Amino acid sequence: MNAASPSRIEHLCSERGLKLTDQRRTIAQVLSDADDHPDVDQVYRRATHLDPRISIATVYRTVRLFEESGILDKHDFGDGRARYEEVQDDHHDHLIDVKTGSVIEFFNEEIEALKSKIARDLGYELIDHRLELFAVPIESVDDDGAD
Amino acid sequence: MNAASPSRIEHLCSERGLKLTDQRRTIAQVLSDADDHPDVDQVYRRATHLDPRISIATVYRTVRLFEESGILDKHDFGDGRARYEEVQDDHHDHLIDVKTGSVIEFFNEEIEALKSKIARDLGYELIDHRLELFAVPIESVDDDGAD
DNA sequence: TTATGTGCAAAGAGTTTGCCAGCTA
DNA sequence: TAGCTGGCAAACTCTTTGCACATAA
Repeated sequence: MNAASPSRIEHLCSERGLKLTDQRRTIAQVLSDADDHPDVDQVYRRATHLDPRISIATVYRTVRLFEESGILDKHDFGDGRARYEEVQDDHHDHLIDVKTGSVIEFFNEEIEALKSKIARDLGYELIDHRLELFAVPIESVDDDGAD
Repeated sequence: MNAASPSRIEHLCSERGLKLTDQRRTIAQVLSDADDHPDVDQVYRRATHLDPRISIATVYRTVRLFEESGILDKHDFGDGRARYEEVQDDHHDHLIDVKTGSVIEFFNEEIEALKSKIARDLGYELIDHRLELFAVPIESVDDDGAD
């Protein structure tokens, strides 16, 4: 996990010559601290909690900027809004717990290899991919669905 | 009434007791004829081409109805709008040609098995999943990008 | 006939943007 | 200081919905 202090994202910003405003610093902090995949509204709420001087428009502009700068990854888990997470060294896919909405990251070498192979077999060079598993905890399968 | 070519979808509608209006018949026709994954606007344009008496609202309502009736599958290929295709017997995933936007369907048994296994290993029961490969034709990789 | 479907336009959700003041480098 | 940045609200895209009228069964 990240220690406090100048967030890793904040560091990347200056490296890339991005002007570091208070708003960006705060948003960077929020995203560095997040260990989930917050959507814009969640980022906005966490950020304004730290500093009310931030508008939703700035959050949109900033996450887009960060994404274009290769600082953030943007995900679409099918709920109609974008989710963000810090770019990580290791690639991983996502399993979405449809009961709770929580997201579990996983990595599977076999499946990674298969993705490339499938694309190649079809005459394509893989550029990007997306694998999402929607699932429920095994215990709750027997559950009577008293949800 | 175009009893000439009663589309498979049209047949499913009556089976399920859905009222068969001209609009629904036309939309069913469009979707049965489609061998791609049209979005709502494409369905709308193809449908109005056959019968101008159709509004976009009806297309939205109808594809939703069809989807809820298990007649259509709804996809999200990451471009911010829903795409539809007739439900098929065989499950398949999608490879999206990012150069042309065309979509290729494929099936890979190994990857299907792995999906379930991964979920199970994480303590989950797989309900649904989504695998999309974004790729470019191999020839165009060497291409100097004279696009 | 009667429940249901449709068109139209307005409403919604998520996201982007024009404009001008404010702040960073 | 010069130019990028942020706030606000309007605009945009995709989708849904309220209402009055039309229609399938």
